[in-house]
Amino acid sequence: MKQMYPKNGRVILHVDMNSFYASVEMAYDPSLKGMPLAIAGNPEERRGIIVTCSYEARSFGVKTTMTLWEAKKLCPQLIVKKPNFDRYRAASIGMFEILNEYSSLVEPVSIDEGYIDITESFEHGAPLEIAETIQKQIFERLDLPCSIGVAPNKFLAKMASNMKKPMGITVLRKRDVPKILWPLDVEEMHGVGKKTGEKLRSLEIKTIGDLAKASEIQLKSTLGINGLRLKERANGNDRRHVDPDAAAEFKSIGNSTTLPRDNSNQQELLRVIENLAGTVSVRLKRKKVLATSLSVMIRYKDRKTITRSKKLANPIQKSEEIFEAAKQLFLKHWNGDSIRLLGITGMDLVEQNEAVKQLDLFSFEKEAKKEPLYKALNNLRRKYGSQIIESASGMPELKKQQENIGAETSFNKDFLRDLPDKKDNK
DNA sequence: TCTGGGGTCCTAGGACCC
DNA sequence: TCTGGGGTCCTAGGACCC
Repeated sequence: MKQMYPKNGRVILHVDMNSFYASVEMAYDPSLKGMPLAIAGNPEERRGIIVTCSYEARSFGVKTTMTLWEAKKLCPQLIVKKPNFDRYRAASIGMFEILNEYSSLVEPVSIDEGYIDITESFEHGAPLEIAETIQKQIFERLDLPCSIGVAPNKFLAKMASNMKKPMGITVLRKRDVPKILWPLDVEEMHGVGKKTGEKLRSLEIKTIGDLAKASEIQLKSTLGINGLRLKERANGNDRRHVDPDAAAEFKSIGNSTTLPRDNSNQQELLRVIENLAGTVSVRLKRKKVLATSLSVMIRYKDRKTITRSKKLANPIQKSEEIFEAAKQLFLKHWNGDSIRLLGITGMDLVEQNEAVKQLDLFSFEKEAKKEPLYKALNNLRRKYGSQIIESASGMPELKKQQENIGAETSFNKDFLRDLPDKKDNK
């Protein structure tokens, strides 16, 4: 079969599940098919918002992030279900298993979408045929609809998958970019949100085509390096690879909650933080990682939100440790006002096995740097150079310093050798 | 009765070292 | 002796996405 794409180019699919949570519920309970269905967090409480909804619900004007009461006003017969993440995870695994049958280069982006590089998958057919087969397989085996974009890079594949829903397949070639992409509003672009959209409009950039031709100097001064990247994408260029390991490791693990009512009672707030710490701890343990930084998020009743973080002396995982660190951060930065939402997040994660090894070195070095003796020693080095450590003539003075500050710490030679050597560098 | 909860990536400024 | 400037770490927070 003749190859459809140039040898050096890539062929990338973006597979995007259609109204995923709602579709999974319908696959699980077919009597829901054809009904206006919405998935909402905590349907009974004030914080209930629509997470996903079926196309039938959308036809009433129901949209993601709408509050439940707004949605019910638009569609009184709306069926509302709580999210059932175990179900969604199982369906997600099923979907990625299918993708893996067509290429080993599969990069999950989220629970319901992923990229697949099929450049080398010609034994399964031409790109469009592969896309059709994958869509069919997902539908037949899992009873779930998806849309697929076929393109020479990730950005174009992502834009393409978004163009026909549900159950669409869209091919977007580089040469189609001026005709297909450029007429679209600039906000339609992946990576352009509300703020960036506003900034671009202030530069008279209204469409993706305007962005593709915009002045780089202007873009850089208003959007920084991101402005240049967006212009590249608008021209259909994107060099990012499909990386199967990209999402393999979590970079942070957090838990947050909107309180049942705005609250300024310290005891109650600390109890909430204790609960959040417990959840984060369980999830860290499940992933076999420890956190070396912790951040606390506070949203006040006027929705003003602050986050405050701290690098920790030791990696932590235990519930009590997380609570203790979070409590300190919280009490230090809370201004006493009524709070709407609290969250804590463990960051800079390290593997459990690694952490045990690192613990000693990490904490020793960190603590050592705070030691008066370390500082004294470093001052001596500045004065005399590194030889002082080993030399007999240096010892009395070091001893004296040690007595002056009442330090009991004793250094071993290996550690001293690792001290920064000022003399060599200056 | 306005607006959840899970993330990632990037920037910028200050501290500190060299 | 004075001073500049690069590199890196830490913290805060903005923007975006699903």
